[in-house]
Formats: sequence, C-alpha cells, structure tokens
Amino acid sequence: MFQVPAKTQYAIRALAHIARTGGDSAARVALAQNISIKYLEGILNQLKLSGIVVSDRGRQGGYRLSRPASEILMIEVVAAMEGELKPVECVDDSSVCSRGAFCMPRRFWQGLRDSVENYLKSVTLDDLAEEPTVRINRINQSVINPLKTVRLR
Amino acid sequence: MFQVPAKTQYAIRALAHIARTGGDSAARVALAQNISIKYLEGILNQLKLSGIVVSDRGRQGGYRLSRPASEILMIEVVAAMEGELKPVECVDDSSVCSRGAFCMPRRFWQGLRDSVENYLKSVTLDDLAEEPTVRINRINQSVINPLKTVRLR
DNA sequence: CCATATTCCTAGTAATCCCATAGGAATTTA
DNA sequence: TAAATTCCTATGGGATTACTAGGAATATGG
Repeated sequence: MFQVPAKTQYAIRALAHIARTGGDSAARVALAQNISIKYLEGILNQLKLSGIVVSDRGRQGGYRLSRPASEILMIEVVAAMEGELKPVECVDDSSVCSRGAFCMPRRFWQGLRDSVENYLKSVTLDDLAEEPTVRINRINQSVINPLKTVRLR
Repeated sequence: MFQVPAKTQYAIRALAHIARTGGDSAARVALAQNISIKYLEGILNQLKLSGIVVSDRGRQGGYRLSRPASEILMIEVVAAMEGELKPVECVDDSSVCSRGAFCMPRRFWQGLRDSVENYLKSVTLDDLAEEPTVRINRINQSVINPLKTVRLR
C-alpha cells in the first residue's frame, strides 16, 4: 500500500519526458508515455498553475520547464498534484485533539512525514530525466538515495 | 496528501492503548479511543490474524499483545492493515514495463519506499505507548526520529 | 484570412475504495 | 443460564479516482 495516485505518476513521467526533449505538446507527451491525452492535458495545466512548467498556446505551442530540471525538486511536483504532505489531520496542528502537543501517535506521524519529505527534497527532476546508470550505492550517506549513483562512461 | 487511512490510525491508537493497559476488550478500547465499536472489532480481528495480538472470547475476554511491545515494529502494524509497501505497481517487478531494470522513475519510487520502510522499522509499539517526553532531537543520527528522545524524570 | 494545432475550461461518469452500520452466531465464564 | 465477549457476513452512502466528451480561446503557417 501507500499507493501513489496515477495522476502523480503521470505528472512525473510527463515532466521527465519534457525535461529530456526540451519541451513538447500534451498530445505528443501522452503518446510517448502511453497516457490518456485528455487526462494529461489537465495534469499539465495543473503543473503550469504551480509554476513548474510554462505553456504556449496555438500552433507550435506546448509545454516547457519553467526552470532548469536540476532546480525542480520532486517534492514540488508531488505538492503540485496532491498538496501538502499530511499523513494525518493533526500532524501540524496540536489543537486538533485533547492530547495536543504531547501526543505520541502525532510524533510518530510527524516522523513519517519528515522521512518522506526529506527524500522528496533530495531528488530533482534532473535525477529522473537522466539516462540510467549502473547502480552503486555510496556508503556513509545519511540518506541512501538510489538515484544518486556513480555515472559510468 | 499521502493520507494514512483511518483504519491504520485506529489500529495504532488501539494497539498503543492495549500496550498501556496490558489488554482490554474491543468495546473498552473503542470507548477510550473514540472509535466506532463495530468498526474496531474488525480491525482488532485483522491484527489478530496477523499475529500482532491474541484474543480471548467470552466473559473476561479481550485482546492482548502477542509479544512485548518493544518487539512489535510499526511496519508490521502498517503491513497488517494495508499490506506490502508498494507506491507503484512496478516497484519490485522490473518486468511490468519495457523500460525494465533501468527505469529511473522506478528507482525513484524504490527510494521513496525504502525511506518509509526504514522509518517504520525504526519505531516499535513501545515507543508509541510510552508517556510523552520532552523532545530533544539528537544530532548525528542518520534517521532523525522524533520518538527517540531524551527521557526526563 | 483561414485551417489547423494547440492550450484551457467545464461537466459528466463508471468504478472503486473507505468508513462505517447491522444483525447475529459462536464461545466462554461468573 | 445470562451476560460479555469475539467472530462472521452483508450492506450502503459518500468520497475519490481516472477517465471521457465537447468545445471555447488562442496562436501560427500558408
């Protein structure tokens, strides 16, 4: 479980495609990534409203990244599609229930959120858009990130 | 987002209650934790089938932990309610799509799963059941865990 | 100027999942 | 034997998800 919605998966694949191609139309992204065109249109529009891509209408139009892929954190992408990371309602509001600030379950959920948040902040779109590399995990990293691997050739 | 289902939240609160009290009936747990009795019955039954609690029927019956709270990892509890951690379908099966083993999005999701998994393996039910403590984060920890804090008094 | 390619906007919809609720059978014990 | 409990099955309303449909608005090449 902890299923990530198809919408978010589509957004990420679409952005990786746009990063690699340097910009493309919704229809061409959808075709290349095997995603429903009309559905993807809405997703790309949402990414535009969040400032992650920019769009040009009309012929020769399409979507481009608003900034270099290396400056787009994956947490921004997830936030654009799903909003703030909030595993439980009370996670950043101790006034939700009577246990308040000293509630152990709440601390537990905060820890979970922080784990996810730190990971999503450690990966950029550029990491996802690049060609695959041989996977060699570095040791002595506080966060073991499968995308930060040694590049061969 | 990344919302945790109410069912899982209930399971955790119920288990923390059972750990503190040393065992209780579904009805009393539900009352104390403000959870629907009938719904909680099903949840506790599920936890029993997963071997996390044991039950006694009839008068004086109820639920107890199957082992010390310090030996029950939170990942077991989450798995009991939601099954395996799998953010996307392909996460541990490279044959799902044609990109296979060298798919960058897939590595990305694996990293996310590992982050969550490592956190949930680092916390036991005992951590959640204990009385709240003043929160002092230790530095130089690879995983910053808000539940592992310095105990005062 | 106009056909075409594109984004942008709104509405609907089938399927699925979530959070219960209901009723009662089976079991144990005071 | 009555009461307290777990255990089992079925049902339903509400929300969310993943689309589908239709077309308006906008830009551009010829």
